[in-house]
Amino acid sequence: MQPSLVPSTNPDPANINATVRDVARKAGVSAMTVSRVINGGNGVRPETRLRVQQAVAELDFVPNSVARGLISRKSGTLGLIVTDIVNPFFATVVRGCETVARRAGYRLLLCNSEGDLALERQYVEDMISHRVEGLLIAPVGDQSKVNLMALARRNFPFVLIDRSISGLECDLVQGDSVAAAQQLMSHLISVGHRRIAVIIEPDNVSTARERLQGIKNALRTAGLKLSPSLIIRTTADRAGGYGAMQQLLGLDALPTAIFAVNNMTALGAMQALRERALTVPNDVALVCFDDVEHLAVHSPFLTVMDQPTEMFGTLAAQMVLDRISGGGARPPRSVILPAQLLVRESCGAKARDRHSSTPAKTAPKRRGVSSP
Amino acid sequence: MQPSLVPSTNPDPANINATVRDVARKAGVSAMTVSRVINGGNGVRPETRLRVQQAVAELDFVPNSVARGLISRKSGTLGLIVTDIVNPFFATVVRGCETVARRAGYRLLLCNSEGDLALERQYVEDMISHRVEGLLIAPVGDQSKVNLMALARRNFPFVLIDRSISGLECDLVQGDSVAAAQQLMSHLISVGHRRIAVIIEPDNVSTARERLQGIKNALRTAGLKLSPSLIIRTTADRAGGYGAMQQLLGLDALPTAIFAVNNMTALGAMQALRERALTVPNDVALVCFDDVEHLAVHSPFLTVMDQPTEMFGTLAAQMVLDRISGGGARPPRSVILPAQLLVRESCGAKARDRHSSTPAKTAPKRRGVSSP
DNA sequence: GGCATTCTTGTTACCGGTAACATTCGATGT
DNA sequence: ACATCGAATGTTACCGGTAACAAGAATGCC
Repeated sequence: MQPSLVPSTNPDPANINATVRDVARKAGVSAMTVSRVINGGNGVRPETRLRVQQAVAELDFVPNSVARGLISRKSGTLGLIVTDIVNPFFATVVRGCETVARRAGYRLLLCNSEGDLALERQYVEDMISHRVEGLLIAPVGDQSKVNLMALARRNFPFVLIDRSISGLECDLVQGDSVAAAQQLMSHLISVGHRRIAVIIEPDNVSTARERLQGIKNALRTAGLKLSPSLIIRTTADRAGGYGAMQQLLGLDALPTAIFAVNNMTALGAMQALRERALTVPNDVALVCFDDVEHLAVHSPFLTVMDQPTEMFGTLAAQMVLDRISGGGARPPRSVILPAQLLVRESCGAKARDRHSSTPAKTAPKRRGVSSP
Repeated sequence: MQPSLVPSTNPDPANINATVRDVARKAGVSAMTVSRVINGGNGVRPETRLRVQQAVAELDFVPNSVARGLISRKSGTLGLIVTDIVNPFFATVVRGCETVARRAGYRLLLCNSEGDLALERQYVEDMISHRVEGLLIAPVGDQSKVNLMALARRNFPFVLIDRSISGLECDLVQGDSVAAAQQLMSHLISVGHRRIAVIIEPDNVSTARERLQGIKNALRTAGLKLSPSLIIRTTADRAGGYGAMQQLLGLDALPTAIFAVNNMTALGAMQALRERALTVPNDVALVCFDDVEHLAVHSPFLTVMDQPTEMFGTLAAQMVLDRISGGGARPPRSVILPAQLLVRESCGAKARDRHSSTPAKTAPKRRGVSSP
């Protein structure tokens, strides 16, 4: 590269971001006046303002919001940690958070913890270090408590999404897992199933605990009991569902129905069944939590408990914004969202599908919101 | 609240983040020494280091990386703008970006432009203002050019994902749309289709232009021509596919096959067909770009051109990191990724499904990478 | 005209780190 | 005994904005 003959502190002006002082020099005013202009220009003579604006335009000046944040002690950023962005459930939660955050003038820092505790911890620390103003977390499980204690200790605004954490009182948006699981299980029983297997996470995940509770409630009501050999503990992803189903296929007698803890485990289970050339619901019934919207369109097939997924995100974001502006002293709030039973074909009942016929992106489903 | 009797600058110590100076005071050293300790502690007497570390622990001190960034002029952040995070294609891209960014020590700022140009512009400006070090963008279309000129002008490191922009030379990761569309269309022709409709975006979207080119190539090779009435222009989402299909259903004669520009339009089209009680592929064949992984497990059904989605994200992130470290002077690079034809049932051909039978999350598919 | 008032603009200091340089102190060499 | 050196630590200034206050100019009022 040809070095320029005149000494210059700035060999490539377009590459370097101009500062208020650069603009000030060009406009022949002080940095403070520039600051005033870019913040509305109150108390600046119109003529001066014009000169500054011209300098801003010429230098392509964009104020550094990081520097602003240092003074105001506001980063204008929220952190969001999910366990799997590719899971449509979380992708939808993310969209909900993003929408609300943006509307409130906040950016969203996204982390994908992949269900890894160490990664989660690292992300939490990084978020603190980056001074996000609030944190939205779909935690890995009860073990996440140690990761979050740092937040609780410093009174840091954060909201849990989907899963609560045993022994940690904090803001929370979750589904009504007990009631929903009970309803879904009751449905299986009502269409005649008696030998029902459950694919579910270990008990250190709150949704697993609660759904299992709901399942047991339904069984007890029907005078049935859950055989321990029919509870398969696994991770709530496709591989987990696949492995669990293989385990079930090794049993002497196949259960007549499978209750999968979420959409991904159901897909994994289905995959295992397909490989054995078994079909749902002819050979075995299959139900789960969480609708996979795209899948439902393709072929309204899986009977599911559909949760108001996007609302998990929007409400959580609103709660954390509330907490940020309202000071951290108020008691924790938790929002419990109801789920909706969508009876389709996979349960072996006659399909009474009532899916909406409009393809609207955000087809509103009528639901209530309870806030105890 | 009870005001404390002793004057204090800090009524709730746990709530306020400690600074190096707070730590310094507590440890009886200077701020600089604290800085040295938290950066490895070279040149600090072990005894002093211990005192500082103790003060750090007692105050729960976490260094402010925003302040650090102000000095180093490095925010440690990449921006990512996608048009729809809920689309599994983009969700997967996001995961790819996130993984690479994190490994390189970068955070990811996520924006969901929803295909809205004005929103996109706002996001780009916000990213500049926030001083992200690089930007990854799946642009809305050619009209995004005005939004991105600000970046190009300042030599800002950015990479386009999936779509190029007419008249803008820059780093780019995209699929080989021409060849892929040609192959997919040829397949439809080879299984006997002659009257084939195309659901596609307007020509201001590069992938639409290129795929249409591929489609025409295939038709020309077969001695066929595309009737203008069979090209439906629409947005590349489910609503678009739904509307387009309804339009096609209004034609005197239904085409024998539909070529949908992506997974979401295909789903919308399928939905419209279902409502008329038409089935795929019996009444009409349907193929598209982009596999919906979850859907493929459920029922390997749609014949698709499967793109190496996650690689779009990982490569783009690597390119932007490269650009950041390598200085902005080098010429633009573009990476063109090949797609893979997955013949399943929706095209009306006999299914020769070769989908992997392992449920591994990241089942590696063998592919090549070309970089012209 | 003299002084209060308002309007416009500038100065200084600071947000929370850290680079660059300065200082202190003990050890070493001759 | 004194210069030299190195290790440990401190001081100052700065990153890019802006709050708080100061200062100068223009206007109003009696």
